[in-house]
Amino acid sequence: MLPTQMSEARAAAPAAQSPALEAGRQRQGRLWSNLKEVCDLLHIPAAFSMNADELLFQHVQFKTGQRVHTIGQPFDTLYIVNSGFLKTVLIDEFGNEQVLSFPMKGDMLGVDGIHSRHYSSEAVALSDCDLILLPFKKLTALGRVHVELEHMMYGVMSRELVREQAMIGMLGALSAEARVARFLVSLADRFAQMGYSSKLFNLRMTRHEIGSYLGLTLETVSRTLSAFNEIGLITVDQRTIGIKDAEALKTLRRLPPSRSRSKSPASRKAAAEAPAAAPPVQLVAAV
Amino acid sequence: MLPTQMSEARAAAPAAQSPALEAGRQRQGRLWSNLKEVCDLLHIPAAFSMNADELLFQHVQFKTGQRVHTIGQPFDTLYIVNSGFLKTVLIDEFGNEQVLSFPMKGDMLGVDGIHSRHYSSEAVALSDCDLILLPFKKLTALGRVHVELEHMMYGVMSRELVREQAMIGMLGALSAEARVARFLVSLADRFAQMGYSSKLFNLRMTRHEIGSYLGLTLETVSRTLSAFNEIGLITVDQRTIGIKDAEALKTLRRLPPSRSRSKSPASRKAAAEAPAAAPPVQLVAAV
DNA sequence: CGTTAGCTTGAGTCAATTCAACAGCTGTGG
DNA sequence: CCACAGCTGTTGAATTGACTCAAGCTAACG
Repeated sequence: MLPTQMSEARAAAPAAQSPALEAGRQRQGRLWSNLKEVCDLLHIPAAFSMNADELLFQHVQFKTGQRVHTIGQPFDTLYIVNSGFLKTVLIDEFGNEQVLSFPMKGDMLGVDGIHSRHYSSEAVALSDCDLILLPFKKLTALGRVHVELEHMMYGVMSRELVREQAMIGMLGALSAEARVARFLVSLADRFAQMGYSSKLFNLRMTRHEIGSYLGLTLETVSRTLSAFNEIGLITVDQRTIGIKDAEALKTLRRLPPSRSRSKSPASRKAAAEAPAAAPPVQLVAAV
Repeated sequence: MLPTQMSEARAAAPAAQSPALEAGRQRQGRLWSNLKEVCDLLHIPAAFSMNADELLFQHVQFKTGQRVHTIGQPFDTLYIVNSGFLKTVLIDEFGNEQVLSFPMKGDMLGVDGIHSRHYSSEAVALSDCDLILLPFKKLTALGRVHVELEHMMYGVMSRELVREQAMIGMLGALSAEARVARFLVSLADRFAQMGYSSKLFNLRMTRHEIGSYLGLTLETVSRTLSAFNEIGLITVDQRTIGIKDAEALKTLRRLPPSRSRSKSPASRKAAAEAPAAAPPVQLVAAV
């Protein structure tokens, strides 16, 4: 169904490639993480005055294509991605998937299930994954004892909300090119954050999934990537993307969206193109 | 700047019309609500074993056009809408507004500020409003004592997240007509939930704001409403909307989105139109 | 009573989609 | 081992939904 993990072995393919997980230890033949490791993963500054290894959280592994949770399934646990790549999707009345996010290391899954006590989305592994289980009841109970944990929860949920707001803003206001450009930039940022190269990486998802995520068709995504390639903003070879001009990608926009304050009609065409002030094709030592 | 409150006096105009607030009492010349009332507003079943009036939350009033909070402003309090209508917006680098939501009675504001400790959106009153202040620190402290309160917080944040996910799905997958149709239906539902007529109501926002919210131009919104009016799905008179065929609005969709599983190419055109199985214009006793 | 903001409607345009053909790669099975 | 089936990705051509531009109308306000 999904591509094999062959691509994992390719150059510059980050994550999920090594069975040596950064966080986690063996116990009873399984991997467990303590609170400190969980907080580190979430980028939450945790000033813990507690015995770290007192409470441990279990890991679970999922293979490519496996579902972590499905829509309507009773909610009882949150997940944190320790390694690997996933997608979360909504499924409409015709069975069409709408991709909501591409969770990776440090992201939390399952928050949408808290309210109705049932997951409202589906999470699918795009590569082999290692997730940390956070039983929700246990978590809230702990939150009452460890204030930092509670703050972590609020912080993560709020962060997720802000992320989705930005997504709504993007879908509502940006052109196809701008969406694809920002998608690439945000992916690059994520990779950088995880310690991988932000200049050369492999996409974990199909054009179809990217299109669904960005509210575009796969053809438009493909064409846009090709166009960026021709302009020299990126290099494309199947799922291997090289970022050549991150600045241009970041600032790429729609032609001034309608009733903008800019009175000059002449500035339009100019603003539509990438502000390639510097020579377009500037090779960057990748990997 | 914004329309006057004249429209409030019109027929079937809900909320903000009466100074008699359902929740709240006078104390020191101001309105306050207890925890029970707050929970009721949020539709959170609160089985409280506590002295209700022990902890009170202060109300604040905002006039039409006033800002509740602005982008970048330090975060310290959440708000619950007790009455009135608002919009929350993102503002891009050119000053263009992107509407994110239209909060009304029972909705919570400010959650996006928790993560970065600064509000990431701006909330503007579209009518005179009465909001309940929830100082965040106080709230989390209380949450540790009253478990229900903590659950309320998680529940509300999760609910908000699910709502935004649905929004993303809508923006990513639906046609202009379908978006407008669902917008009307969701408004009607909200009004019904608040005890107002779901068959006849006044929009609180301009076409421009609706367009921004739905990722469309104001012209498209206007045209679509006119079209629905002609088909007999609704009646339109400026901001007064009458819902005539809620079912048709609910099921109105885009022509099967591309690679859908449906093999039959013949079914396309049919599905594009509203499934008006029943005679199209079916008058409903309104108000 | 003129001004302004909001709404409607028309005409033309264009960005993104739909439809279609083809190429590359993988896994399968004869 | 090679042919074949399926998925993925690319590219072209034609179509169209939504946008832009523009004009005019209404209601509210100073």
